[in-house]
Amino acid sequence: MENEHYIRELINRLARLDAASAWQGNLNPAQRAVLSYLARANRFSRSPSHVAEYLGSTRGTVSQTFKSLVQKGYVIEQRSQTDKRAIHFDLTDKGARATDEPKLMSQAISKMTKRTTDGLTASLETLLLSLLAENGGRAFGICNQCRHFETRENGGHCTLLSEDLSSIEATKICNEQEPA
Amino acid sequence: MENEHYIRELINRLARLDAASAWQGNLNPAQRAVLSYLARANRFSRSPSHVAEYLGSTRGTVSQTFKSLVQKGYVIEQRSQTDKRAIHFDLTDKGARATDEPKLMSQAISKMTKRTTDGLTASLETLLLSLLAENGGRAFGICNQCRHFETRENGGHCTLLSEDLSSIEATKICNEQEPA
DNA sequence: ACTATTAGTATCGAGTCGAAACTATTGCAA
DNA sequence: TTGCAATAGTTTCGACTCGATACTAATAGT
Repeated sequence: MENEHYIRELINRLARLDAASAWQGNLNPAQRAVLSYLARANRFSRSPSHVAEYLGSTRGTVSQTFKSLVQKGYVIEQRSQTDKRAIHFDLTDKGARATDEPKLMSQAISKMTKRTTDGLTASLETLLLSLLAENGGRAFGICNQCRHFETRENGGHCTLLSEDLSSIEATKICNEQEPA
Repeated sequence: MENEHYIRELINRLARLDAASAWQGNLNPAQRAVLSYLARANRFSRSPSHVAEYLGSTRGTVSQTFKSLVQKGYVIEQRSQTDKRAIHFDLTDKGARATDEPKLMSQAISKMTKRTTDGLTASLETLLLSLLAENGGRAFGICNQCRHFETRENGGHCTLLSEDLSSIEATKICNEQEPA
């Protein structure tokens, strides 16, 4: 069927038009994508490797991107005590502010009916999962929708990492997430 | 509503994962996007300007991309007789072959139900139109769905450009298209 | 105690990208 | 018809992406 290619074209064109409008200020689309991931990821998932896997990129490329984000003050390095190889990056205030800048596409989406956006969300999620299954990628889903998540009084607990989680943290992306 | 950002994220992530798998062979994602547009556009719409507008890019950038596509033999230059400024590019056989190379995302899409893909197509189209309206972009729709199109015996006719169209050509993208 | 694996970085070359300057046409108006 | 503005395309610049590859340092497994 010809339709597969058409959907693919639509997605790529939409992303391209969005990227064109994402050049504002000091940032390019790739840098913005990293910032936006960082804002949504929990503290176990903010390393170069995780970003690279999430974005379908490589550690080398992402390492470069972090270098310029650090230089420009959007992000700060955080070395791990336990594993001296590991690093993760946190958003600075400037970085956090940059993640909610004007987005033409978000406006366009908000003009659609709830019915349409709900359907769109569901079918895009289906597609994403199917694509990830195809190339062995991980879902990077939300922490509290994970099979290793247990609800606690004020937040939750991860049975995989044996770590307590604040209620905010439980709503973020985790690289270890496996759908419940 | 938070959902707008989520849909935007999904589209960008999907496009990013697709781009990562589009590096195969001699081509990068941007070059592939140009090739793929060329394959779907009619003879009035294959110039650097049109490609740039379609992809949300600039003439300068697209000009660079065409330079390397020509060098690598995917595309040939075609100067216009009537307007000596104008150029358009045609796919070579090699270029045409490159447009239907294995695409992970197309496979993933073909695994979805017809019901889902139909809904997805419709909502992505709605979104695209809404986005284009927002930033004054043109639709680049299909020739025979245009208000300037008239059906003829073997093909059609464009009342805007006063040009006859083969039936194949009438199914292609036109930069002048205005929905009927 | 080795050795394999893992995390991250540096470097290379091709190419993207917006911005801006530039060339060659064509269109329009006085 | 001349004279300038608009249009089509190219070139150059600098920052950066990107995959590939080679590298360093730390940790894990045997």
